[in-house]
Amino acid sequence: MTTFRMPADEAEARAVQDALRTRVVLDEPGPPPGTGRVTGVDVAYDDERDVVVAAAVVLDAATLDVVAESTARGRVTFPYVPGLLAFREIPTVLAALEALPVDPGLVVCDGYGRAHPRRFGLASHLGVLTGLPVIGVAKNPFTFRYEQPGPRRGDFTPLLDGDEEVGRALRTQDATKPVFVSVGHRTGLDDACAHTLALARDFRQPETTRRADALCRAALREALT
DNA sequence: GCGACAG
DNA sequence: ATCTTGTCGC
Repeated sequence: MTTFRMPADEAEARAVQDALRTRVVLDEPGPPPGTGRVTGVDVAYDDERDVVVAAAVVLDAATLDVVAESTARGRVTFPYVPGLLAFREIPTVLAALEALPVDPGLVVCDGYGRAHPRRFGLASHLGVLTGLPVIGVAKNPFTFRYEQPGPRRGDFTPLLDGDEEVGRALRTQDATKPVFVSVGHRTGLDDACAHTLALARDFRQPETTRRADALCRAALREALT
């Protein structure tokens, strides 16, 4: 486990990403989809009141039942800058993960991993700091190119940065917009997509993300009361 | 230089 | 991310 350091400015943040990206592990298959535990993490903000709340929700990968959950409250310590999202979210997310009473298993987060200008998005960063297998599932293609995948659940196309496949546009429900999956740490792209499909049985987004989103929003409301 | 731009 | 009512559709 590496300690998180808040960079003083954007240039330093990019340098941190360039330094840590060498620690990403890409040659592990990761935990088998549908087994063990899967944990969703998400963050909600109130920039005016300077409050940020993160939530972590652990599910049984086979049943999608909630096994455990936690929240953590913090302060806004970094602005949103495309490409530097991790520095805004990670401190509070780490606190929420550390508050869990059980091992998280595979972590699923909003945003990207390898699909990033420096190949080190939120999912990669979170993986390197915790050592956990992590994947990223985003709701839009950011700056990357892709062809529209087929219309059925499970259809996918490569998400491209130039001619490099950095992730996939994956259809998780028939006739709905695809989600954008990329590897974070200690997981392969095929398995990342398999996990995403298993977790998105009933909705476009993974159940992990839906649960974590609902929890951090509720916790933020409570924190503002 | 201008626009685009995960959450 | 967040600001926000009604509304179309299963």
